[in-house]
Amino acid sequence: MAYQAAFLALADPTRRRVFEELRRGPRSVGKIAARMPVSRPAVSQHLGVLKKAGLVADRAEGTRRVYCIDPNGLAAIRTWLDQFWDEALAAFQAELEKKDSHA
Amino acid sequence: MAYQAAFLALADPTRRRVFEELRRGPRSVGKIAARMPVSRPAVSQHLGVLKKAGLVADRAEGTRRVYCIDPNGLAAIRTWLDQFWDEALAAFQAELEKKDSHA
DNA sequence: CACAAGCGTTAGTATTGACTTACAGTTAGC
DNA sequence: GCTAACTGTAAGTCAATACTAACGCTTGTG
Repeated sequence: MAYQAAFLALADPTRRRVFEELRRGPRSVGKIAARMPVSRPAVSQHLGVLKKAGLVADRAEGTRRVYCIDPNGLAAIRTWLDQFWDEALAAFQAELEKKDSHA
Repeated sequence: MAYQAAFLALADPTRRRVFEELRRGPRSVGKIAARMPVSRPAVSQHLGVLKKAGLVADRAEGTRRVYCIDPNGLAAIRTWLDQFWDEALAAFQAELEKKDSHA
C-alpha cells in the first residue's frame, strides 16, 4: 500500500519537477530552490512529502542538507504497475475464453 | 507529457479504486458505483477524468455504458518510469567516477 | 406513445493542499 | 562567543477539487 503516497507525491507538477531535478544527482535544498519558480520553504515542504513517500533520502552535510533519490518509492510504483498489468491481462484472456465457449 | 494527467488521475484514492475495479474486466457505471462508497455521479466524473488521462475507454451498450482499461495511460507512466530510472542510474555512475578521479 | 432504466452534466458546497511570510534551530568561520 | 549561512516549521491565505443533489438526454419496453 506504499504506492498510495508515491502517486500522491508525483501528482503535483512542482513536486515532480523537484523530484526530477534530483535525477541529475544529489543536490542541496538551496540549489534546487534556485532553479524553481517557488520559494525555498515550498521546496522544503515538497521534499518532506517526497521523503515520506520513500522517493527521496536526505543526509546532513555541514549546515546544508543534501537530498538524493531513494529507489524504494519508484520500486513500489513499478511493482503496482506490473501486478496490475498481469491481473488485467488475465481478466482479458478470461473474457476471451468466455466468449469462445459461447460459440 | 501524457504522464502528467495519468499521475494526477491515479493520485485520488477513490478514483484509483474505480480504476482498479476495471482490472477484473469491463463493467458498467452502475456496477462499479454499487461497490463504491460514493454516489453514481461521482463515479461517472472519476471515469471522465480517467478517460481524459487515457487510462480507460468506453463503449455504449444499449442504455448502459461499459468501461474498460486503456493500455495507453499505463504505458505513458511506464515510459516515464523507465526513462527516469535510466537517467538517474547514469547520474549515479557519473557521480561515482567523479569520486574515483578524485583519488 | 408513455414509462422506466441508465448516464452524463450542472450548480453549489466543503475540504484538501500548495504557497508565502515570519520565526526558531543547527553548523561553520572570525 | 558572535555572526552568518542553511534549513525545517507554524500560521494564514487562496485556489483546486471531490462530493452530493437535481436535472435533462438517450435507449429499450409495455
